[in-house]
This record gives sequence, C-alpha cells and structure tokens, in this order.
Amino acid sequence: MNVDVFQTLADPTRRRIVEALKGGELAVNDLVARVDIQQSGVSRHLGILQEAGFVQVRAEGTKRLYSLRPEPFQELDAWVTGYRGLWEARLDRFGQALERRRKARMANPKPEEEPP
Amino acid sequence: MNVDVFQTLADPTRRRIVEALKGGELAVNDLVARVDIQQSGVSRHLGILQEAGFVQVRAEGTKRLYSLRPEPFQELDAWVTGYRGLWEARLDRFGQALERRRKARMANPKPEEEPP
DNA sequence: TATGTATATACACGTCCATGAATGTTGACG
DNA sequence: CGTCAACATTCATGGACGTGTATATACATA
Repeated sequence: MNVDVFQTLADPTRRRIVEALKGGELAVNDLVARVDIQQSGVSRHLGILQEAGFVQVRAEGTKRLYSLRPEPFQELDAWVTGYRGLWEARLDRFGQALERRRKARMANPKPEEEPP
Repeated sequence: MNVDVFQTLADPTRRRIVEALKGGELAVNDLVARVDIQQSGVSRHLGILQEAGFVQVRAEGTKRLYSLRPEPFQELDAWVTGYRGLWEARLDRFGQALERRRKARMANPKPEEEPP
C-alpha cells in the first residue's frame, strides 16, 4: 500500500485490468484474454495493483481469482472532493437543484437488497 | 487535452502545483517558491498541465497567472463514480442513512450566495 | 536603446518502467 | 510419480520522462 494511487493508475493497461474487474472477480487467464499483453505482464501488473491495495486474491485450485478493493477508490474520491468547488460553486440555483436530484438518484440507484 | 488525466497527475511535483493552485491563481515564480525544483521545470510542468486541460493562463505584464480549470477534475470524478458501488453497496441500513445525510450536507454546505 | 525581470524552450543526461522471452513454482489428475 | 495447466518471477532491453544547465523571448523601465 506504499505505492501512489495516481502512479498506479497512470498505466493504461492497469486501468484496463481494473475496468475488467469492475464486473467481478476474474482469473489471470481471463484478464490475459481481455488485455493484449503477455501473461507475465498481466501478473506483474496484478502484483503492482495488489501492492497499491486495488485488488485482492483468492486461490481456487491452481487459479487465482482477483477482485477489486474499495480503499484506493475512496482515497481518489476524497482527493477529487477537494476540487469539487471548482465547478459546483459555479452552478446557479437551477443547476444546483438538478445536481441535488442527480445525487439523490446516485445514492439510491435501485431498491437496495436485504443485507445477508 | 489529448494527454491522459491519470498520467498527468502521476507526477508528484505536478500534484503539488495543482494543490498550490487550489487557493487561486498564481504566477510561475510563486509556484517555484513552493515546489523545490528549477523554474524551467515548473514551466514545463505547467505546459503539460495546460495541454491536459488542468490549468489556464492569463498574462499580466511579464507575469503569467495560472489557475485551475474544472474539466479534468470532473472527468476524474466521473471515473471514480463508476466504482462507488464498491463501498456504498456494502453499507448496512444504518450506514446508508448516515451516508445520505453526509451527501445532503455536501450538496448544501452552506446557504449559497447570490449569483452576480 | 539598454538593462533587468519573468517565463519559455533546447539540449543532454540519468533513471524508472512496461514489455517480451525464458524459467521457476505450485496444484490437479492420470 | 509424471505430466499438464495456471500463474509468478527473473533478466535484458528499449523508450519515455523528469531534471538541471544554458539560452531565447517578451515585457517593463530608465
């Protein structure tokens, strides 16, 4: 977790891996199929992503299933929050009303399922 | 604007410049005083930030006043929004209530001033 | 016009890093 | 135990990039 979030996300291949994992956990070979680099490269990128806290691993037989972890994204969200004033302050009243409704929708995208 | 947002933000010196500009527009020499690299380096970083859409320039005599632009931050915000489900979906009902109140506060930090 | 200040650009250098090829390791299964 | 499959690791290499030094450009002022 000592590696920088932005530096980790700077590589386009790493972002493609992260976006592929948005749909749920995937094995290394599945990722190799979606990112057009060698398997060794994917493994190294996954190591970097893991060290930065972006992914976690789960062994299942010989396969290693990688999935996303929320922490670095929260960190990124907190960082960009410090700059929201750049555009939110410029919204007029009508725009602010729209914005509030958009946020309400985002906080409640669909009726949430029951916790287990 | 053809340069990648993450790649632009990957450099720590560039982030220090951006954070220094959060307080408002600054001349190049002011930035040199806050970032411990040479003036030529600051100018080159500002060029990169400008090409990526992060900053804009305004000439005043021989000085060039740089200030932030909202677009790349909005782009970053939109990107991380695609991953908010990673932690928001895991909140239980109590946490969700807290989260909604936090968002309401953020959408309405204080009574907004009148537009000019 | 001459001089100083503010900023941008050119050039060279060293370092970091993403990639491919090859090899190592571990688990499954006959 | 031998073989195959899935994945990690090592090594070498080419390219990108941040930095400093030096130089160029533009503006202000005497």
